[in-house]
Amino acid sequence: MPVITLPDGSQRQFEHAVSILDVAQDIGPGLAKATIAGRVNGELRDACDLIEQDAEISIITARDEEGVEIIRHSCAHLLGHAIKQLWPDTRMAIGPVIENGFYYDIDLEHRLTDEDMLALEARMMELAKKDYPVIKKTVDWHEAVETFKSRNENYKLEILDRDISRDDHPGLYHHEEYVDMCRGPHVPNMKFCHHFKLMRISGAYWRGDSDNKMLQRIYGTAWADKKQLKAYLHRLQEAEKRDHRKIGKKMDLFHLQDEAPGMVFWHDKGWEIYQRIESYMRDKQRKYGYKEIKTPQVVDRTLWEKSGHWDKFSEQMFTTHSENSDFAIKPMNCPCHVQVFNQGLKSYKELPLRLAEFGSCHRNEASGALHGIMRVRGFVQDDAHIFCTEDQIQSEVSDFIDMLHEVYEDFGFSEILYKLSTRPEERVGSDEVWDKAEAALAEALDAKELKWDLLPGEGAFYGPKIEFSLKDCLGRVWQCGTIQVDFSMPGRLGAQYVADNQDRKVPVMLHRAVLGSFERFIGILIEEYEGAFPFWLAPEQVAIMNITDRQAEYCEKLREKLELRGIRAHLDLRNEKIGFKIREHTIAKVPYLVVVGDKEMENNTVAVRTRKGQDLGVMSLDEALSLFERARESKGRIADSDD
RNA sequence: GCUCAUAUAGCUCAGUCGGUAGAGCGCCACCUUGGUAAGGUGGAGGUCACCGGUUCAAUUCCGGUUAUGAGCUCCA
Repeated sequence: MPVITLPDGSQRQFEHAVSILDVAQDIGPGLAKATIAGRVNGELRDACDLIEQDAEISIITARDEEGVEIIRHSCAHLLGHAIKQLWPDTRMAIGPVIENGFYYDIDLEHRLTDEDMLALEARMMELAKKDYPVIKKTVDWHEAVETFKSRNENYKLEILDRDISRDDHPGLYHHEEYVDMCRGPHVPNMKFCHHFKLMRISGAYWRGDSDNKMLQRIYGTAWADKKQLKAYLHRLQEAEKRDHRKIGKKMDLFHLQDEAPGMVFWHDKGWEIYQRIESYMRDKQRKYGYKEIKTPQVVDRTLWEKSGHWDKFSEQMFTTHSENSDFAIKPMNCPCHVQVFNQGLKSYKELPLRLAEFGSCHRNEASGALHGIMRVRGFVQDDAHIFCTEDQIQSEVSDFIDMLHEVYEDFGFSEILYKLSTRPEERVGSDEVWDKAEAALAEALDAKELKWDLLPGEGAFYGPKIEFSLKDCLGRVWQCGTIQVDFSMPGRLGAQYVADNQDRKVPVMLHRAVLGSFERFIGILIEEYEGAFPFWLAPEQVAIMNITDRQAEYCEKLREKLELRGIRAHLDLRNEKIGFKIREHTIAKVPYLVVVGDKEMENNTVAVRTRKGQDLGVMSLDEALSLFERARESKGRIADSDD
């Protein structure tokens, strides 16, 4: 006699065990029709699952985020249903839900082509339109094994063998003749799965291990209704326009070419942006007590052996040779920074010592890992190493996070992902030190009330780390900032300081970067701003254009005055109509367009317009200057920026 | 590195079922001096990524290389 409590607090009593669907039916036939699954005492359950005891339940429909996820999950099954009809020797691996959709990893000798994908999608649609019911059967472990043995599903068998306990009762979902195993829940009927699209195909290793066989992974997207699906596809199209590779080319910021894969050729406009960011970071670092240094590009192999990098990363280092020595082009700056620290005996009074470098590094990344200017082989980090005592870790981390927040806010980033990676299996340093360092990092995050994800075992071998990540236009996550504790390298490279009791001690080293690499950060910025850089970063801040030749000289004088105030103003005196010039500079996303005709020249004024098409009217030069200076001052901050 | 796809003018792309190629934009010249998102006319520009093979003939078909794209693996 279960008593069911609904989210609004109302209760319903039943004579016997009921399913979620029964409860929905009891509330109303409309709700029953829309029921996808339910939440029973907080746990997601299938609509057909029986409830024997008193419970709090809520009904899940396509209007709930969970409902859409269930639809996506069932679409993966639908894919299985269809693909086994078209290619019966397909073996199904795993088919999980991902952001905006789902994928299914399959093992199939035949390489699926684009035409195959269309055929597959058509068959899926045909099957879904039958609105067939999905039937769930809970079986014991042995029955599940028998089921998949008879179907030659060796990946399902491996999952049963390795991941599912013998006394467990897996759920088997029957999609007509197709059977899939899943924790669920799933839709009760395929009528919910009409709005999907197969997106792409790629390779993926079985169990994510590059030693395993590579399977074919089919990605799809699925939504509750046609409108949502259309909106999503439209969003993707819009996102493509923000792609930093497209904008970088169109706005003439940089290029890449075959002869230097993964290395950026910065053009004058891109380099202008780069330099503005560098000089901004230089000021910021000075304010936070860093000393800027510069260390060599090419360093003898023996140093990398001492630091431990040669063992782990020699394959990814570019090397060179001279006379009797092997050299590596530096893949990171830390060993060099320790060399600077080691010059002269240091006292505890000098700690924390913060050494910063805009360090140019090269890493021979796997060719398939390269991506525009986000993942490259030659890059510059806003790198720094803080030499400190164990007791200073937390306050240094805390100060660093403040600095990072200040910087990210100036660039207008509001969505930062925080991750804390803790001790991996293979590591150096005692558990006691790890405990302390991990706690210091966690406390620094908690003290600022930041929401962070724990990545157990993902730390570097030498210490735990915090990663600060940003998203690109397609929602892909890129690590930018980081702070890492290092217990290993200072000792390996002989760093010491004299403590207050005259003892020699090894300092702790914190590796940290705010932007990460300039290349990646600028890539993210391009996508964030869609190329419309805020005034302080815009390579060309003001375009000055004349109506006729008569104002040419006046325009030139204007430009000089703006340049004197540090504003990057460019002249456009071409023999073109004003509409044409305005169009060009608007497309080039120049923040302010200044137009000068006879009227302005006579009254010693300018007519100002924004790249967004807003006419700010005619004003004096002083007014225009203060407008520009205010725009420069607001940087990229969201609240006071007019973009 | 792995799987799949792609590579044609400065850019975006079309095209040739094998007979050395075309559009739009951009660029250059001339006309036009025009007040807030495209004025007109004319012109230049391509070893069809690279190396081989098949063929009378390859930009097109086949193989390889390089690079790029999507994803997987990796990311000190």
